[in-house]
Amino acid sequence: MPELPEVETIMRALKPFVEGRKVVRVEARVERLRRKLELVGNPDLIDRRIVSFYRRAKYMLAELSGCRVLLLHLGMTGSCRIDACTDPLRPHDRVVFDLDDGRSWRFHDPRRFGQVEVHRLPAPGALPACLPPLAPEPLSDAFDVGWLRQVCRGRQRPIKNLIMDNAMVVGVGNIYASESLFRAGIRPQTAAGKLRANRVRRLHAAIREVLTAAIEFGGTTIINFTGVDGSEGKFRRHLNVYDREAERCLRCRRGIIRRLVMAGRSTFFCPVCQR
DNA sequence: CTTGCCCCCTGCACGC
DNA sequence: TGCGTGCAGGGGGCAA
Repeated sequence: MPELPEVETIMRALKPFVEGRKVVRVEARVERLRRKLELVGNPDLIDRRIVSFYRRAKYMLAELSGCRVLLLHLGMTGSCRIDACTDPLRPHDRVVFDLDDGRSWRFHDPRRFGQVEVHRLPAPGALPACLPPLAPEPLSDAFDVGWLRQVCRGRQRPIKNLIMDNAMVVGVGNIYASESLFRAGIRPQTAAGKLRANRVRRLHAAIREVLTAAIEFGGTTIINFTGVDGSEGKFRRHLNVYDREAERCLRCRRGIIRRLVMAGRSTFFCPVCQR
């Protein structure tokens, strides 16, 4: 569900509501999401000021006073909403954070693949040590063509699987992987190490362009992604190949979009203009 | 080290 | 209407 643009959209919408606030009460409505929830009565969370709220890869991080951090991952079906503490909960609201201004931040996640955890930080402004190895942010200067060339070099795996690997490229999930490769004119099955420098350059540009455009439109709505106020992302109609199996290619007007399964995930491409 | 496979969980669309 | 099947935006653990 949420790839980088969706997480960025949700993070930006939440930020003004949570920065500077304290969580005065937390309620876990299920025992576990992807992992066991250890939030209720946790002194690392309650009554600490949220000093900053930001995104890293597909994680949202609320840094708390005293070198603590609240880490959230939306998994496949996670979303957040700001209500009043007195508003009724909805089905699948899994975690409730009541804030010190009477608002209530609710983590909603039907499939429970999400993550909500509190950790200590080695230093103010640092990232928690529990995060897996993560590539540079794809919209930062650190994610340059040289990085992408280096992670492709010598690797046999299909380029689509590689750009969905968070140690190689972060933020690109199943939708934007297909979209980026379409934009770059590259077949998803191509071995990463076989891409010539020029095609790596095109892919690098395509990833940034696709993610940037999707952020501008507030993310993609496929099934149940909604922003913090319940509105829907507007990027879906801008998708060129994802979920368009058997349709005519919008670019070349000759190919018929094909679907195949790679690493267990649906993959879409135009057999004419992706080589 | 690298890579693919399977699983975690719930809801929905589809075909019979 | 009711049921079975397959599929869904992520990622971690494990085995080859």
